[in-house]
Amino acid sequence: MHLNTTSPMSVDKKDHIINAAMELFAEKGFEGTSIRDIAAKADVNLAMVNYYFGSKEKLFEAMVEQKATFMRGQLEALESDKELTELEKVDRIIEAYVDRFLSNPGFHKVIQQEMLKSQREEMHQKAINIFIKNTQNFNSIIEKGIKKKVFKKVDPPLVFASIIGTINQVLVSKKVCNVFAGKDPCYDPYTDEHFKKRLLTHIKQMIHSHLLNQ
Amino acid sequence: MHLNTTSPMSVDKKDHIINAAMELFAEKGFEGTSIRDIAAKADVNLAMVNYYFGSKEKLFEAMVEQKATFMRGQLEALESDKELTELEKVDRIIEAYVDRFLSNPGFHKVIQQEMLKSQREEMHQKAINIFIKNTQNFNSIIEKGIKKKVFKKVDPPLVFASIIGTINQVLVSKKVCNVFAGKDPCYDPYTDEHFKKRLLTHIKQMIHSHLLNQ
DNA sequence: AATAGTTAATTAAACGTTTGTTTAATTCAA
DNA sequence: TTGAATTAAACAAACGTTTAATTAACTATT
Repeated sequence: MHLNTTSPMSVDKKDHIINAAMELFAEKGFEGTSIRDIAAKADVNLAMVNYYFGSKEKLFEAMVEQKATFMRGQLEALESDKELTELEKVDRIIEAYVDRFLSNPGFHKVIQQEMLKSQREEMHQKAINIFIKNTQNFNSIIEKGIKKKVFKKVDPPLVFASIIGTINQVLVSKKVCNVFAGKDPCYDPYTDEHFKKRLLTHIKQMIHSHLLNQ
Repeated sequence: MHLNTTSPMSVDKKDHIINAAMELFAEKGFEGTSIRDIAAKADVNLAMVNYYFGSKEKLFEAMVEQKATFMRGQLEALESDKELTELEKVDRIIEAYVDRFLSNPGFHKVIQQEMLKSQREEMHQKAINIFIKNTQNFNSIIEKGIKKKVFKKVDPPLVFASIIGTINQVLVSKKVCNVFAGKDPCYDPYTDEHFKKRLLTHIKQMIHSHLLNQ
């Protein structure tokens, strides 16, 4: 049995398998992806996947763990920051989410599929809990702004749903994006800085006019 | 071989199988659902599924066909309506989508999963095309409003993405909704008129302040 | 109205694949 | 030489699908 060796070789290989798996999960879903698919894409022997991760499900969990830790913690810091106004905090949150989602479209497609379904109850609940925590975090910022009367009386969790929902909707299909960016269907809008800026501008303008009195 | 009999008995049974399949597809995804699952849920013999539909994939297509025709055509009529202002049309569109999505959460979860993945290329492309058509429809209304200077200069396809994205985000998880509606996790918010009204109010207010000068 | 004939509906069982996983043997590195 | 890494092969289970046999429902004929 393999016991978390620190050999750089095998760590690279594990990462390599995780990346191949993530791409396939995003493209074909968890059940739609076979271990043989993953092994072929990562160009390793079939048995190596179970050797390193124990099972397909544990590989999935390892992949979520690795990609999730990659982007944790930043948002919690924002909430207690005394230097920023509520509006600035909202802008930072929007920027952070747009940046993260567009930089890791595959991962967020996987998570979204996981939240839509309710297979793998443990994983599902974990994703839900992270989302609830983020929403509560956002809510308390909005509510402070409402108390200070710099924000209108809005529905905080639904405002958050609109921000995340807009980005997710863009992630749902590359092809749809390209139609409205005037690009060919194979183009990748997510790495296009111009497209990112366009999305950011839209969300900020929409949320600003929703939040602010004028 | 079965050849589209008009006997009411078998039509009922086909519908019954389709409904069971849709619920399972929404819950577990296409690949995560076996024909044996479907047969068990519909309480019919395993072989009946292939007898009626030919294959699992054709059952899926039949299900999409049936549920999609159920809600086609209404939006196209709106666009050419001369009696309504652009803002009224936008409101009608929002109402129509909220109503449809909340009335058929399972179906829209299935479609969303299908759009996220790119398995079953034909199905995927079909869903994309419908979405593109709806977006173009929406765009032309917004652009008329901009020309008439009743709307601000916004990004029409992204405004549409925000409307649909918000509703989808709500659909993503019943559990998350219930946390913010103060209900227990098993409650069904989608059939709750109060929750529907709340979602409708949020989207309308947000889109209004984004579109209108004041 | 009863019956024979025909087709559709339904069933349990089996088919060949593919699935995730394991084994046992081999190669490689320290 | 020892233990990890890697391999091809095999495993049982689950999968979508098909078969062949049986039951039910309908039609036409008497």
